[in-house]
Amino acid sequence: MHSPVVTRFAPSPTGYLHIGGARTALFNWLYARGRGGKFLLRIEDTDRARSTPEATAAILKGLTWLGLDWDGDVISQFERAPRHADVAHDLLAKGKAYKCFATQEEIQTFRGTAEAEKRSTLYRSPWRDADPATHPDAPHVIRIKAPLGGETVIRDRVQGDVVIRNDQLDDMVMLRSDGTPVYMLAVVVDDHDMGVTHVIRGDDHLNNAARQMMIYQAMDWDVPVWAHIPLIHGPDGKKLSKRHGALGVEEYQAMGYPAAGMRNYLTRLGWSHGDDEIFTDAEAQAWFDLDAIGRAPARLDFKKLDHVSGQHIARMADAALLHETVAYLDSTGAPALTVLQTDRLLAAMPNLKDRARTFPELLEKAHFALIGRPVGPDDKARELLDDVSCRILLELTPQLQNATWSRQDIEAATAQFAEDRGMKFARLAGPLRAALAGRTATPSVFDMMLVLGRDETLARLGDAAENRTGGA
RNA sequence: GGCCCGUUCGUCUAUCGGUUAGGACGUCAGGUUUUCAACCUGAAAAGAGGGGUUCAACUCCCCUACGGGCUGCCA
Repeated sequence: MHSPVVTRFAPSPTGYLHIGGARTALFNWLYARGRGGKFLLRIEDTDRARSTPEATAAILKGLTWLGLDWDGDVISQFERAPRHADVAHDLLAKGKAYKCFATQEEIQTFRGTAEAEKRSTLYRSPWRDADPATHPDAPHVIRIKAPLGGETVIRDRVQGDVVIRNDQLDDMVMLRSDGTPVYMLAVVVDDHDMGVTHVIRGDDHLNNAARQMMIYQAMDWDVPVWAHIPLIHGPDGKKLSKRHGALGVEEYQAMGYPAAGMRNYLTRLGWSHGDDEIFTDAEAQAWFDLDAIGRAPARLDFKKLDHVSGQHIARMADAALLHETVAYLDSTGAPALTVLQTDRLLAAMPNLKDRARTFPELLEKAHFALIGRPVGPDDKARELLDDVSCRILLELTPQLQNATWSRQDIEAATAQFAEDRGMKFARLAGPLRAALAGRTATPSVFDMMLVLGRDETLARLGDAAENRTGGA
């Protein structure tokens, strides 16, 4: 029997939730949720100069929007500093660490000459084996005693076994001379104390794993399962940076991608399960596994994101889609919808959801359902409402008046009307669309009529005709 | 400089020694059509380079090239 899975996401609160970080969080979430485990959240706020509460709030907000719920309280790494220091002193007492009195200037000088002479820059402290009786009464750091020979094997579920010779490891600093812990110590202690069983993080930490293992081993703690995943790159294959735009998840929210689509796209980026492309959360959780994660960095592809997003919008239940669409609208600062607008939007959902890949696209096509009279056609729609067309609409109105307002009946009446005049239905569709929606890209004219109802439909047709004849 | 990781169609990927190297997005050409989208059919499109190992290599090993990471009293 395996111990229950515990994963964690541990961002530094120095800005928004980065898209790459979001994917790391997603992988941790999927792995834990798929195995009935826990997904914890820890904020690595030990860098007091760069950490801000606003950034923490932005990260939590981003995770929440993405639908990645975490278990338990959010842990602050900074608040655990005393515990980290305890571990360092514990190691000191056990003889597995030592006080180093070398000054930073000394070390810098050493590294400078080492570099100039093209020798290894790993610093070997002379204090490692110094007699405590000879220790000066001076500021010092606490360094761990790195293993002197042999090698460390990082058993990584993504990268495979990575072997690092121990002579590549130095006696790293655990506690600074001001008594504060360094990151390397803090992560290990926190992960251990939080019971983290699987560390899934960016592969920029791969080499650090060997360093961190020194602490696990010195404390005789279980080493977690490692999974170092490649970072996401921009469309050009370069590391993601500001010039790629859209770095924070809130930007994707603002662009109108549904969270479910983002999850699917991000999951599929660098991970695969056969030929499956579009899947539900339940499927993703059931299928997700560390071994299937690719080892090469994947590039962001907005075209594919659009597609995946559109597939999810098309598959969402009408009520849920309405809810998300309204939430999106709210996030743009638009005024709240009226009851009538909401009703019409919901009624139109079946006709809207497979024509849109993002919420803005959906809303654009839902324009007819959200406006009142007069519709105020845009330029392209106005062109379709010429004199001849308006006259035709005027003549069509009585035919529609008598229809039972079922799709079949409206369609039949319109077809009959067209046939009587010897015109193609396509001749009618344009003006009809323009009169009803004031736009040229909309759902089917019949579907719009059904959503609007007889009175509103006839009124809009009348408006268009009247406007034209009246103005002329 | 030292150490570590990576490299299959434009992009995301499948393949876990033997396949006409498969799928998806995108692209192109058709079809459907009431605009937009969706949908259907088809096409073009890939193993970084060089050595090995093997009857057989995308797959295993080595070298090179290119890309990335680590090498802090940053995280």
